[in-house]
Amino acid sequence: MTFKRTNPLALAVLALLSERPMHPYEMAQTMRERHQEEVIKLNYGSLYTVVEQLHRHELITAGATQKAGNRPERTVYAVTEAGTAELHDWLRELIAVPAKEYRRFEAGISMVGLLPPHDALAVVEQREAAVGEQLTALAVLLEKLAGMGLPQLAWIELDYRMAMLRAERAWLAWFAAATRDGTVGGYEDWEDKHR
Amino acid sequence: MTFKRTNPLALAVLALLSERPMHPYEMAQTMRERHQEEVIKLNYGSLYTVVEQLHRHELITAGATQKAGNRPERTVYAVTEAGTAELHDWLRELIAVPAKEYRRFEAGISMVGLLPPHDALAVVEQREAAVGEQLTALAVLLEKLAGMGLPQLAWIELDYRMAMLRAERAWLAWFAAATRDGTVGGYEDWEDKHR
DNA sequence: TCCCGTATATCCGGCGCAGAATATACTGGT
DNA sequence: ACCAGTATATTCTGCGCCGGATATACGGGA
Repeated sequence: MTFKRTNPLALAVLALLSERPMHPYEMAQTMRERHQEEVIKLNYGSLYTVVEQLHRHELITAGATQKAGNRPERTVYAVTEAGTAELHDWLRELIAVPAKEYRRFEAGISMVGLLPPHDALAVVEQREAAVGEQLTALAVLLEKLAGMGLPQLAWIELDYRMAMLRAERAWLAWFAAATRDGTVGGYEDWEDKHR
Repeated sequence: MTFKRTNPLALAVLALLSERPMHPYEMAQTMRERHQEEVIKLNYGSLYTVVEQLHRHELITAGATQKAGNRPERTVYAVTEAGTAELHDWLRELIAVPAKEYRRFEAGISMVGLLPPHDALAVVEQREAAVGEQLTALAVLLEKLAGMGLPQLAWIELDYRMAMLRAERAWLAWFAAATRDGTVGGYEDWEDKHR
């Protein structure tokens, strides 16, 4: 069986190991330091499973377990050639091919007609505010990173996220306005149904 | 234990049953007809598990199993009052609170520096094209739905998705341009590393 | 020196989900 | 009348993931 590209955590592992050999716990530390867990869900349980998977498929090799100091034993892994190839190919796929992702907000908004217009407006406005806060937080972070002399390429995903959040906020603002003054298509029926 | 709002399929079930009682297979049919599976992942295995869960939590009740014609037995479910309350509350939460979602593209683009600039540009352009196609497909669909006399509120989630796709395309175009003429911050190091 | 909280490092049990397989009944063509 | 293919309905089983449990070492205060 060929390796299944399900958990992106495996991608992170390959990327980290292509810098230098590490043991799982160290990977987790490094991911935390670099704020990678912003983008890829980190979870110790999953980490060890994923490492084992990669090992089974010989995308990484396990070095001897060492005991440094007197801490628990730890296994140091290194990436293989096949592993690097997998990393690059997976990356290309992730970027080139838009994957179908089921976003929770889409599910919610698709049923917004089930809520009375007044309630709907309230929750949409709440989200608008929340998204606004995320945007200012992101702006602060970007400021800081740029100030530290990090190149744009190092935080390009935040740039992307910022663009998406801006678009979402704009859409929410439009929808809120259209709900407030009843110009959203189908408003009459909506009002009538909830009376 | 209180009901866990994990699988959005449960949301769809509650919404469908708040129209009229149904058996699981019928729910699936209806979801298909209404193109709800565009927004909420439908899968027979999950459907039956989710229905059972809702039943355990008494958010829906099971009617007697009937045999229509001579087809397999089927159990018809109906929503309870607690179920309707759950539906509305869940909906409000989904809309009001932006959930942390780990998008695959963000994971990919965050590591784009691992690919040589030339490859990176190629895959970004591929995605740009793909997103463009999704946009035209969506535009056609919206045209059709509006032509059928359906109110905007009935396909509001597509409107949202369209806005997001436009923003993504714009960002991709920017990034592709910045990569082509080397104006993305950190381009020199990027070039140097891959030689 | 004793104790407690935190850091290091891994393992494990349970559960939800997905992709089947299963079983029967219609429908249309020859 | 027969067969293949599709529609109707549900069940089953494995596997990945997650949260919490486990075990040990280190550091600092009283």
